[in-house]
Amino acid sequence: MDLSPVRLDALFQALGDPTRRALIHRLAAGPATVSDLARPFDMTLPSFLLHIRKLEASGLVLTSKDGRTRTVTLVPGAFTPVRTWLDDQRDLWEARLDRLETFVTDTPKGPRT
Amino acid sequence: MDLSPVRLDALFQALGDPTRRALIHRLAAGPATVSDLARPFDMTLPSFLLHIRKLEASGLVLTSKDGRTRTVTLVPGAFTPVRTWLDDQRDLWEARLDRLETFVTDTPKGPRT
DNA sequence: ATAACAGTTAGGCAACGCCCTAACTATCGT
DNA sequence: ACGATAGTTAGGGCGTTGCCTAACTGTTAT
Repeated sequence: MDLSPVRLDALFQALGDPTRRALIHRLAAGPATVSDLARPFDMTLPSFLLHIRKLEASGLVLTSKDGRTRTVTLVPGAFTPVRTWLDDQRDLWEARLDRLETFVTDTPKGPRT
Repeated sequence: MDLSPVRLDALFQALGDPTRRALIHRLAAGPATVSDLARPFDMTLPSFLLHIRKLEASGLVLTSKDGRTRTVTLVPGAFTPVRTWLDDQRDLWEARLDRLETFVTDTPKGPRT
């Protein structure tokens, strides 16, 4: 799993936009063409395209063109780096809580060694 | 749990920067002052401050000033909205896979009802 | 062959992001 | 009181983001 800062930057930034999150949400139901995806959004196609491009650049989505239509597909495990990072932070936090707990428990009266 | 787009935007965008992620990582070990936090980074204080402000605005972090020092504290469950959104997407995806599976399994020969 | 269609490129614009320097305020230590 | 310290404000540079319109390419349907 790629946890390089660059990759995480791209992922988090790609997900930091409501249009793109809605797109991801939609794509969970299955692949679709650019125009079909664009229909619900109040936006011109060129603008919309940029969102697709950004999702593609982040690796969340794959696109392929056959004939004159481009089909966009969600990449299944694409946000596991995000999940992994989040889990790491939580683990760190909980490790700290454990340490605090140990401190409190093992120190009946006088702290400071 | 607040899952409003605005909140998620702020969270994802706050996490879409390596400096800020490093900051979160550091803060998991416990609260610290602005200068202490800034020390490892090759950046002027005013620039650094903006990162703190952005984290604060996203709700990931709380700050309080006593005397002339400002202390920054990680907000424990602050990225659960992010987790929740991620989980929702995964659930959606798996629901779809289940549907596909059912289709394949329940359709020995002739598809199309 | 020609019109409609799906997507793309080019160019422009306002807002924002991330960095800087310089100068300032408010506290703390002596 | 005075200098050092911690943080803040003001202002600017420069690239990026997110939107637009207009014009274009390539593909399909009649």
